[in-house]
Amino acid sequence: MNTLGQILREHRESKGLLLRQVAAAMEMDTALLSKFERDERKPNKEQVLTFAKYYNVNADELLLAWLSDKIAGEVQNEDLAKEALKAAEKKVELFKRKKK
Amino acid sequence: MNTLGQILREHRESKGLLLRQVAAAMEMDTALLSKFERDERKPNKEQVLTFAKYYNVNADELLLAWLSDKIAGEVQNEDLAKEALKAAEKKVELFKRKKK
DNA sequence: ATTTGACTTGTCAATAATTGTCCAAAGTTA
DNA sequence: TAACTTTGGACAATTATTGACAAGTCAAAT
Repeated sequence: MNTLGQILREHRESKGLLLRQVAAAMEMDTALLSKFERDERKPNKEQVLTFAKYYNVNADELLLAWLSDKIAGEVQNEDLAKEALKAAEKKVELFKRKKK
Repeated sequence: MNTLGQILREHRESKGLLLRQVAAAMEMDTALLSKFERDERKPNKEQVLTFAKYYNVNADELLLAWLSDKIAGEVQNEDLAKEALKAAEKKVELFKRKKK
């Protein structure tokens, strides 16, 4: 269960690439990439997809990490975190049905 | 499994109060309150607590609805919604341990 | 048919939150 | 030490959210 940042860093290091190289290829600032890898900034969905292409990995792997990071970050300091997540699941489910 | 808006409306109606009465008591615009009850705008945490006091209900009931609404809204259009929520649970759990 | 009262809708400015950039500092390696 | 990689922090830019106001709908009453 890793954060998106951890995953991105693993992929980069496994290929022996430098931040500056990846950053150049993805047309972003090196410092920003560094922050992404340390989960200090969150990329947007589009950027996540670009990472997936660049590292040649399944987009869902990255998107799942990205989305769950966002959710976890949002509830992290809440006492009701766990219950709220359960309730959210039900709401998502309910809403999906309504849409049909 | 109701939204915060639905809950707020139920409480107001059960007391036979008008939007403008509640809005006045809570020092907010009637239109804004209307939006809260229809889940068009999300109140902040403080406002939720104020609602709890005003309607004399358990704050957790409202906070849970509020938080789960926020989460559900965030993942609603994502294919990976369900998986992401599960993953977020684990992440919250992991992170809690790390803090200790 | 007009008025009244309750609620809703749309728009806009203000505010807040997040993101991206730049540069300096810190850490690494040779 | 020198060259290079990575990180931190401050600030600008962008994006999202909020609240206020005016105008609108609808139903019931007159």
